Amino acid sequence: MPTRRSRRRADSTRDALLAAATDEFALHGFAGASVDTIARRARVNKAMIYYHFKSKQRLYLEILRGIFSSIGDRTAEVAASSASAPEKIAEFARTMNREAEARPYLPPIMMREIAEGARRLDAETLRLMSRLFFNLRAILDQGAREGTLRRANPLLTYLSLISPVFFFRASLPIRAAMGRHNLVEDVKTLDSEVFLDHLIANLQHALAPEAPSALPAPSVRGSQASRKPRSGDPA
Amino acid sequence: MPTRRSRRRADSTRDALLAAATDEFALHGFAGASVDTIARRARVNKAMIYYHFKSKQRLYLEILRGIFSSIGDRTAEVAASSASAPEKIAEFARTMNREAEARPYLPPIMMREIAEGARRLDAETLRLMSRLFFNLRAILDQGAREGTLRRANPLLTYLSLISPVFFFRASLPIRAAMGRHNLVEDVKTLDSEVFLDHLIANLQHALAPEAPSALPAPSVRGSQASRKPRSGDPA
DNA sequence: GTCTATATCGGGATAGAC
DNA sequence: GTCTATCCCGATATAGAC
Repeated sequence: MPTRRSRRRADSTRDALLAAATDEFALHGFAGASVDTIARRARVNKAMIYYHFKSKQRLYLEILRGIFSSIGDRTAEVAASSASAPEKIAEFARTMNREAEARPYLPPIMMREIAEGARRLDAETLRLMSRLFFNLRAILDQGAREGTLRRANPLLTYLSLISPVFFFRASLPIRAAMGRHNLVEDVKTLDSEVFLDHLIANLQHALAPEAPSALPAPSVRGSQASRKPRSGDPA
Repeated sequence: MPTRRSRRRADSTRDALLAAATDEFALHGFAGASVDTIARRARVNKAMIYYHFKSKQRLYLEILRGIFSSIGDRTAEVAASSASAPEKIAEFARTMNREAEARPYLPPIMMREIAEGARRLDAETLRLMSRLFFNLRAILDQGAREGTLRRANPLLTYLSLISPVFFFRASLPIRAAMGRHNLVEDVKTLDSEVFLDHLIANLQHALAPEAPSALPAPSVRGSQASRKPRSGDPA
């Protein structure tokens, strides 16, 4: 058992390593990040990485667990609140957006991890990630019970919610680069709030209960006859 | 100038390298892919990579250019067709989905490149990528002129369209992994067609002109099977 | 817990024969 | 155009003194 003083020292270098590693992994991905650079950024000796985390891989997993554990908690709070289901949907989206905004490293890490196809995730980390989905599904279930939300495929809804949020944020640098090359002139015209508002509006509409009369019944048409319900229905 | 025979040989190894490299880059990312492995997969000597492409980096850019040049062309065809703007929106989404489906390497590469923030893209590649956006914007402009689409932020619309498509496909492996761990039981319940139909419906609704009454009703042209009308549609 | 020094390996890349 | 052999560096990781 470490002494109080040494434990504190350890914690601080450990934390410094975690912070530096998070940034490096977000910047270059797991393979692209180097432990030398991480140690240098943390102003800590490289050997400390192996003392505290055993390997680059475990360091990475530790970071992922921390991230998704935290986001899982916040979205669980949203799901457990006393709000109505539609309001929770909006709050879920706002929470994701807030997390992504407060943690610039999150969107790129998320994008890369999805691209990686979970190849280096362990069961525990996967479980933590899946909590996000379950929290949203709980909201959808509540909405179905209350009659405040139409029954929709949870996975479809989940993807419709989180993909724009992460994509919007993660693509900021590439859009900025296009701006610098005079390709996309209006990079700045879209701010986070506008984006989020539209996203929420779209979601809430898509999930609005099938009001028999009220809706102006948007656009798309075709022969209703051939329509058979499918697993993914509405969304 | 190479002889006919040698040129053919060269092309075939060149193509083999491109194909192998594409898969490797999609699988492991730029940093994670190894030129040794690429050469082995292509059943070609490693030195050929440097003979044909000068460097790993240039090989990668060559691949990206090919991909986005092609997709840029296809979306340009959509934009230039004689259809109505709302139809073109749907066709744009279907085209993206089709490309992503026909090229499994595309979604992960796209995800990673966005995460990378364009740090290793050159101007030409960025230009090719930006064509996608311009093609969609042209459709929105047409819709505004025709009065068939509400004026919407082009970037917002673009992100709302492509992010779910790429996210949906790229996340297939990670969702499958969650399924294997008994975390998400209904991974298979959401198929590509359902997803795409809902996405299109949501887009068209979000872009429907504010005029409450008589719209030309963006009937989505049906290559019969493709269009499945849905209940309330919106979103 | 922290440091220095080092082992060990694989990476991208090149020279030069054919 | 293709192959062999090799350079050289940076990577992760460890041993062992303090």
